[in-house]
Amino acid sequence: MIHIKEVAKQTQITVRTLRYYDQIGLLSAPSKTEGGHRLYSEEELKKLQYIHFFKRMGYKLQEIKDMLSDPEWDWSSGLKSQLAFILEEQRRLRSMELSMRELINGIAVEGGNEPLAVQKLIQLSNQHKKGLPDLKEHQLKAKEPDLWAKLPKMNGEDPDSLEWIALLGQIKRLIKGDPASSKVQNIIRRMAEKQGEQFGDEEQFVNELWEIRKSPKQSEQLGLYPIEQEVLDFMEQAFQIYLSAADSRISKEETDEH
Amino acid sequence: MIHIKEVAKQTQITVRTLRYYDQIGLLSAPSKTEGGHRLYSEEELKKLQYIHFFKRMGYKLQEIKDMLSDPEWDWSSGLKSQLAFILEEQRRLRSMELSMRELINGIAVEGGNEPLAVQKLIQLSNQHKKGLPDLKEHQLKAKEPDLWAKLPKMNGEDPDSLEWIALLGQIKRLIKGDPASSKVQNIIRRMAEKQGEQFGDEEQFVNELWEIRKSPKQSEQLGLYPIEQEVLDFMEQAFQIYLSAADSRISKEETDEH
DNA sequence: CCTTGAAAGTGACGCTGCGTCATTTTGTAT
DNA sequence: ATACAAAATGACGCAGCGTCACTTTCAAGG
Repeated sequence: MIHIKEVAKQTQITVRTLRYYDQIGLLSAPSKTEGGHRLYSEEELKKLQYIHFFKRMGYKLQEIKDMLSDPEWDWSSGLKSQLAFILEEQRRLRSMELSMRELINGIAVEGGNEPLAVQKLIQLSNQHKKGLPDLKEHQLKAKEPDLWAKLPKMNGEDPDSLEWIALLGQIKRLIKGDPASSKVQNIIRRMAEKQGEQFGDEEQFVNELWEIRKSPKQSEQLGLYPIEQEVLDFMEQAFQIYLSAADSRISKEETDEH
Repeated sequence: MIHIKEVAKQTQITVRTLRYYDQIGLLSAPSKTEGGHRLYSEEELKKLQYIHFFKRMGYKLQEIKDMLSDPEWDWSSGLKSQLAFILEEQRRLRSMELSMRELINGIAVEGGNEPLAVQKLIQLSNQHKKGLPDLKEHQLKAKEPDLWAKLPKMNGEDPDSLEWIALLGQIKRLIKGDPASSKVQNIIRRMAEKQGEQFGDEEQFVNELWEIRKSPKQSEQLGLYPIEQEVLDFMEQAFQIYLSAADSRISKEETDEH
């Protein structure tokens, strides 16, 4: 017969908890001293291990009490349903994680305008819930699923997505300035490089995507992170400048070669 | 100005919850009718979206209240620590999942003797916690880490592990019978086949593993699922019979060829 | 203007699993 | 016998509402 503090030491369960288990009839002390001090036996230690194990598995004390007292308890279905519950919780946490990453990246894009980032995210998730039945299977998504999957994701943690996010964030900071400035042009060049690396010769796809981008409604319905119209215009402007500059470099090189 | 029920409808948040948020000062109604009925504006709807979003992210109401009221709130570290918390929770659930699978498979092996399966699992996890510093890096584990990783796992869900578990469970049911019986021999043959498929010519490894298996202490220290001595003996016996039967088949075939 | 039924209000208890006082008894060593 | 550790009981607290129970207010119809 061991007293309560010994049990606590051996099982790492607090004295308070042991008394509570006694109180709710989950694990009662088999005997007491004349003065009323609880005395436990090895039997209780084992039972306590059981209880502790199932509690760590996420069972509620009442459930554990039921399964210990009921010799007809259906282990098979009980364990499986608990496993299903655990898997469901994992999915829930996974989606929480993705939303948090999306928010963190969104704040980076918005250059520290947190409320705006939160607002856009909420807007997106509302959109997502609505189901958008007509455009859900957009031709582009259906036609090129593999390319679509390669698009940078706001909830991603891969280096590619992160750089896109960083580039976009920088553009937004420079929007008041000159689209021909070297800072802007360097960013645009980097974007063009990445686009080339990731989508290569799929120009058709990239063009269509850009068209969608320029329509806020379509972008939203397809779950693309919302970008303000002026930012898009600025980027297009800068891109035109970039292209013509590249052209003139080429013709200059051609001239040089002569 | 909208009534509380309208807000509830639009946001999917119950009236009770809205009143509670008002009570704790998280979201108070900006005005009331003469009679004291709450009236909300669009402003509150937005704020409610915020609150709802962060609650889904696992924040406590008090934390949300703090971050909404404090304009100096540190978004960056706040979001990152919450993300870390979410990741930690995912790890916790993952280990819960593995333990549950281990238990479910253990029950299959023990042929429905649930308390025994639970007991063995608890024993294993206790062992695991102790750290077992001397044998933790057993030579076999260190020498052949890739082979070690291919061993069937009690917490696995792959078909190979499941078949090993099933075979072991059947052996345990037949332990009272004759090791030379066809039922037992068929199981042993299947085990030999699988061993051949999975470990091929690594006889050295398999032999060492079997030696460890025959020592309960070593098995336990290496985290192998405990198998009773008599089961091991029975299996060895049956295996010997299987081998000699195979030998005699071969010599018979040789004889036939002459 | 009055009635009526729906909707809104307040207040209080319940749930989970203990942590944390506060106060009283019991056990044990000197 | 005394003193001090350890045990016991009892009660409140927490988080986030759900769920009565009871009262008051709102808006529409007669």
